[in-house]
Amino acid sequence: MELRHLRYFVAVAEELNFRRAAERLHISQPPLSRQIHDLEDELGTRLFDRTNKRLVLSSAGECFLKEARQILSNVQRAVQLANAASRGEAGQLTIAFLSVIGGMFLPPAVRAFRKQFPVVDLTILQMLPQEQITALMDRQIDLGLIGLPVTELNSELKFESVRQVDLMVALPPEHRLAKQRRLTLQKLACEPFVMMKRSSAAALHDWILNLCHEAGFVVQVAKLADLPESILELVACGFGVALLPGLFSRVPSKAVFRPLPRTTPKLQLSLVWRRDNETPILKAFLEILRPRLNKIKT
Amino acid sequence: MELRHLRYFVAVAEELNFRRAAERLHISQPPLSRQIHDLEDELGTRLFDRTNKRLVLSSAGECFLKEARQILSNVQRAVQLANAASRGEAGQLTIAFLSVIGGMFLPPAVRAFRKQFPVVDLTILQMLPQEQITALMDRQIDLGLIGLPVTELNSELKFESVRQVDLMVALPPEHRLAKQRRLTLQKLACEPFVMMKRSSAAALHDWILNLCHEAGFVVQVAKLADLPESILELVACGFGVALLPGLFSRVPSKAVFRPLPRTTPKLQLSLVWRRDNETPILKAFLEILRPRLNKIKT
DNA sequence: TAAAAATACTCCATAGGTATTTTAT
DNA sequence: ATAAAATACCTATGGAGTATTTTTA
Repeated sequence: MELRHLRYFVAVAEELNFRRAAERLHISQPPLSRQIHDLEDELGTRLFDRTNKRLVLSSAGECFLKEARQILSNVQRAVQLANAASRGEAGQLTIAFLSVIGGMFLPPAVRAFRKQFPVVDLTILQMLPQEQITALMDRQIDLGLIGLPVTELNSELKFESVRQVDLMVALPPEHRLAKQRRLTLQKLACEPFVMMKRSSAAALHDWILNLCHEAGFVVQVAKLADLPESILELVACGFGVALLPGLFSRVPSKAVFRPLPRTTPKLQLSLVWRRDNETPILKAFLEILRPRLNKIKT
Repeated sequence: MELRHLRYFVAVAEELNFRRAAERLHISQPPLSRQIHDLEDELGTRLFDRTNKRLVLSSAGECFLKEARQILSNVQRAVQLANAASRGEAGQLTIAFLSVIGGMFLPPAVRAFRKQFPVVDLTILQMLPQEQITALMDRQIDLGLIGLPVTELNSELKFESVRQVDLMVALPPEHRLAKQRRLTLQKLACEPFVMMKRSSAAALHDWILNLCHEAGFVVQVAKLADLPESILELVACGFGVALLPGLFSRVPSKAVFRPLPRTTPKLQLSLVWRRDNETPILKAFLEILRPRLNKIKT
């Protein structure tokens, strides 16, 4: 058996007419009849029921058609894969992102990437910033996307600030400050704060403490959360206020969001990858991702 | 591209030597070289790295080898499937069984069946007797295996008693009757019973009530369970005694099992299927299952 | 009878063989 | 120098074409 037999069989099965199928295949009808017969002989089974004028697939034919289609598409895929591999574009790419932030920024890039590199085995995970860092070092992921305020010094990892994201104040719905349209950091000086645990997002934790310190007060930590989403929940329940990327105002919750003055430092949305990871796949993904990050408005 | 190219490529990739691969393929070396070159030309990629004396696969070759192997095995599978279909042996078979009972009796038959009918898409589910009956009527399953005491009258379903299973008395570990090696039904007359809910196993439920009635007493129902395993749990916790197939004594639990006299009626292990289901697949499965059911000792 | 598929035959493209050269150690 | 792969060229199988017959609605 050869792929020719499968191609011819699929054509006949789809046309249910030898002459038309032969036309489609750019051959004449008799050799097509012959090839199908040869195939049937080799299988030891009729693939078509020719008892009536109208040609129909036998049950064996139905089965074989599904398989034949699968095989032919696998052949196409194999060619694609071999080509991708020769260009160094075959393999895996594992990306981790930080909940809502990634959820907003990744989808368009991922869609574009999958279109351009269909054979890359792409995995996307949610991870907290600290998890991302260790996963990168352990080579469990290839790229991280985190809300990191400063370019951390780490010789093995490369950080790239890709865009700024406004911070907003998240307040319990009945909070007295919720009445004001605009807030400043100073107004939060005596408020209890809900923050990420330092073990989950060290850089962000420190950055917020520092931000408040520069605003002239020391943060009173009321509660520590594991996940950004838990912060929202805790704020909504009145445990305290929080500083969160404005993006989170989109997440359904009872918490109220208020903007800060334009002069307030922004959060630097950052990409992180291993310096030694120079696969064309990662490079290509970054090139697709970068221009898209700034097009998305928060 | 033809399957020939794939077959030849796999041979060369496996031998990493054109001459030996050619021998294996029963052709001479030059045409093999040519075919591989043709394949490489068609793919637009070198599959082998020939720079060193030792032939090695290129990265594209590695990728393509995996796919080629897959394709060739799919072709084999397609042939098998078509043949099976022509004999009416392709398709699905869904079997439901009653927890421990099926767990003991099905595995050898399933193994034998899968060997003989590798292309049948076999699904095995756990269901309670009543669920099995409705699933059969709804054509969600093809075969049920239940512990059914009487051949129920149902024109659409066919029941077949395949073997008898001894009932045993399950007792709480500290129960006064647990001291006796052998028990009779009469001794249970004043004991609270744990039983299956009638909605889960109607026939079994009724049969036990009847059995006790014939032994001269009316069952005091202490608790009703959804699953046979729950009965064990409830007995172990001291809610009452239960009548269970001896098989359940194998399940790890604190409950104590005591035999009944040989004269006590046995539970009839039964197969159930739709009368109108005459696929060769079901027939074949039954023929594999039947002789194996009596070989298994409980 | 008219269409569609099968059969008979013919031809040539190409898979595969033989002889030889090139390449790499 | 030698073993392995590539190249050159030849042969012949079998895929595809043309003409025709058979089949069935």
